[in-house]
Order: sequence, then structure tokens, then C-alpha cells
Amino acid sequence: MATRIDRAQVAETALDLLNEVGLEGLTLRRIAKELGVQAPALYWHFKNKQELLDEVATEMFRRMAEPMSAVDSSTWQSCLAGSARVMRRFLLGYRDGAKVFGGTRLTGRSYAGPVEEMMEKIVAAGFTPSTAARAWFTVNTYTMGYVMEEQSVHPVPGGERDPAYDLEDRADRLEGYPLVIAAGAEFFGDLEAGFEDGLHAVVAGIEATLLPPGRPGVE
Amino acid sequence: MATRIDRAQVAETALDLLNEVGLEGLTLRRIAKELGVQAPALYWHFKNKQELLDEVATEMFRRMAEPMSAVDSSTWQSCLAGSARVMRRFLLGYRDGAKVFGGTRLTGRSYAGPVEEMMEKIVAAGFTPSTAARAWFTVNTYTMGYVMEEQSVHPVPGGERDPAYDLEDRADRLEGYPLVIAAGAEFFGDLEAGFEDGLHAVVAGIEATLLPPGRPGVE
DNA sequence: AGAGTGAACTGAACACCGTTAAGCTGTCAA
DNA sequence: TTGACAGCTTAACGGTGTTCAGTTCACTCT
Repeated sequence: MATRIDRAQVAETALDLLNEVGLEGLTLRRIAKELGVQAPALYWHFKNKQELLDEVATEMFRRMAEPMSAVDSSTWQSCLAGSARVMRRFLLGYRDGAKVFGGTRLTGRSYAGPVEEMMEKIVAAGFTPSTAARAWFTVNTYTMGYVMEEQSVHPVPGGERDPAYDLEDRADRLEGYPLVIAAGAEFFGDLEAGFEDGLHAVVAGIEATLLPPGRPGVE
Repeated sequence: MATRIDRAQVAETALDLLNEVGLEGLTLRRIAKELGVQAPALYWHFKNKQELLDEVATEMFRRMAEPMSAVDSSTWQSCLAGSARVMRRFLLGYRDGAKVFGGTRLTGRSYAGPVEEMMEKIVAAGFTPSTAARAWFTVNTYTMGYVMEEQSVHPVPGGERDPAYDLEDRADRLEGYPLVIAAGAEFFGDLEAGFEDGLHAVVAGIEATLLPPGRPGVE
């Protein structure tokens, strides 16, 4: 019926399907069904499911590329922070986004352009290629880790929070550990503000330890 | 033959098994076999596999608790950084450690003691309970994210790196994007040093933005 | 126009997965 | 001695990723 499918089309379909069914429900049979095809047909285009998921993650990154290029780059701080915000927004936009993106490696070269562009801006601001890379990875790592936690509290993009993270139950369960209770409230309370606070800290730390040639130790 | 099994024993066995078979190979049948029992027997002790994995993660955290308490706490910096190092070392010690730990929520109250202790130290150093929590979560988040990436390069604890991350291949594939190539070399080259650099940055940033009452914005 | 070729896909099957239901076994209390 | 019940086994179900032999269809070459 429909035209033949290709790698890119499979990745796009699978990614769009992700929000409907979640990572657990993203089976080969389900993807194939969406494409009007039988499951083994996918093995003509991918050597296995992991390779398909890698392509999905790459497609995800491809979609972030444009808004990432549009980030305010008047200072390296706004550049790094802005790209972290774009990344978070996109990861949150897909169900299990962080899990999908974290468990895979980007394929091909299509993602390299935007990254190169961003690194150029940071280097232009006074970083060496080496420290620029370190800065970028540190911010990225923080963002990935944060969204990962965030999505286990808030699994479905537009939906409610997981009831298992109810703050009152938690407080009852952890009676006698006031600081742990307070920490939970702080963290699970306003996830948006929490991300911003941490991001500010990370960016400030990069300025303090990575920007100038010398770097003071911590201990 | 053997004595009856209980929840704790299942979690310990499963955790020890993890290094042999990886998260993918950690099936209920395999765990049961290790315990000299049939797979459905596990359903007497756990309502489903996720609950079992939660217990495994909690057992993992329980094993970190002691070295975490032993961390040098003469300054809040060494306290935070030290606990991050302990966490990383333990996560790296188990195959797919970050994935297991990240995907689950800690059960019961057994983990609360060490966390409370650590938060007390940080508060004693001048943080409010609120900023202490933020500091702890930020460091933790960074550590989890970093180890996550690290373990996809270096899947088996004592083993070699995943050949898919070969630096020369990568450089060939990404020809024309010199900064991206350099970034890869920086990151995948010395993972230990990379973690330390990022950790220093995060801790320094916490000092700059979270420790005093006022906090300067980034943009 | 007709034959042939190879890419793209189908259908059936395999081993294994998490999970459920029903029944067996041993231990302890009454 | 009998009952109860925690703890386990056996059997089975639907679903999973994956393999393999065969089919279909578009296109090239004579």
C-alpha cells in the first residue's frame, strides 16, 4: 500500500509513538504496525532494536538542533545555560526522554554541526577547546541526570506526578529524619526552580574553575 | 534443600549476580536459579520485578552507607565531594549500576540515616536545610549523569571499553568538526580526571550561588 | 516486450520473558 | 491428629526480540 519505508521514517515514527506508549510499550511489532508493515521488516533497515533506538535518540537530538542554534549567545553563560534549557525542555517533551537519550549513542554526523557551532561560541569567549568540552559535558551531564530524576517523578509529559512520590506519605514514612523530609520537599516541590538553581550553580562553578588557566582544588 | 529465602537475601543475590549477567540478563528465572528456587517463588516476596529491582537498588545504597559515613567531613566541600566519589565508585562497581540506581526509588527507611547525617554536616557548615538539600541533589545529579555516560563507554566493571567508542574511528567519522573531535578525546580519554574536573566545578558553583543568602543570577 | 535480479518485505517459528493460577509440602498451633 | 497457612512448584498464557526461508515488486538489460 504505502511506499517503502526507510531508516529516517522508522526513527521519526518510533519517536512520535514514544509519547503514546512509553519506552516499555515501544515494541518492534508496535512500531511496525504504525508503519503498516510486519515486525521483521525492520530488520532490513536495522541490525537490531538497539540500533533502532540509537537512531531514535539521534532523531531526538536532530530536533533540538534548531532551537539550540537559536539560543542567545551574547555571553558564554547564556549560551551554555540556554542550551541546557533547550535540552531539558526537549527531553521532558518525550515520555522516558532521558532514558532513551541516555542509554544510546548518537549515530552518523548529523548531530555534529550544532555541537561544533556551540563549542565555537564557547571557545570564542576565552575557553580552550579542552575546557570548553569539559564545560559542555558538565552542563550536559547535570541536565541529563536532573531530567532523569524528574521524569521518574513526572513520567507522562503533560500528565500528573507519580503518586508514589506523594510528599505526605513520604514524610510519614521518614519520620525522625527531618532534613531528609525537608530535602524531599525541596526537590520534589518545584522541579523547574530546582533545575534553575542547580544550573546556576554549575555555570558559576565552570566560571570559577574552568575559565581561567589556573584552577583551585576543592579539598 | 536450602533454607527458605527472604526479601533481603533475594536482593543481595540479585545484586551480586548483576556483575555476571548485566541488567539485561538479570531475569527472574536466573535469579531464582541462583537461589535454588523456581521463578514464581519470587512473587511470594515481591509484587513484581520492579519492586525487586527497587530492593536491589536499596541494597546497593545500603552498601555505600558505611564508606559514605567515613568520608572526611572537616569541610562541607570535602564532605560533598567525598560522598560523590563514594557514590561513583560504587555505581561503577556494579555492571549497569547507574541504570539500576537511576530507574528505581529507594524503599523503606534504611537509607535515611546516612543521608540525614550528611545533611546535618552540611547544615552545620552554614547552609540552610533548603540550600543543603539543593547542594546535595545537584552533586548527586551530576554524579549519576556522569557515571551513566561513563558506563556506556565502559560497560563491564573491570573490562575493556566498548569498541564502538574508539577514538580514531570517531575522528574519521566526524572529520570537519575539529572541536567535536577534541571534545570526544577530552571526554572519553581520561574519565577519572573528567569526573574530578566536573565535580570541582559543581562544588565551586555551589559555594558561589548556594552558600550565602543572596544568589547572583546567571543571565 | 520479456527475463532476470536484487531490494524490501511476509509468515512461521524459536527461545525466552514477566506474570498468573492452582496445587503441593512442610511446619507449627490447637 | 488435625487444621491452617507460609512458602514453594508446576503448568500455562500472552508477548517479546530475533531468525530464516520464501514471496513480491520495481527496475535493468537484452
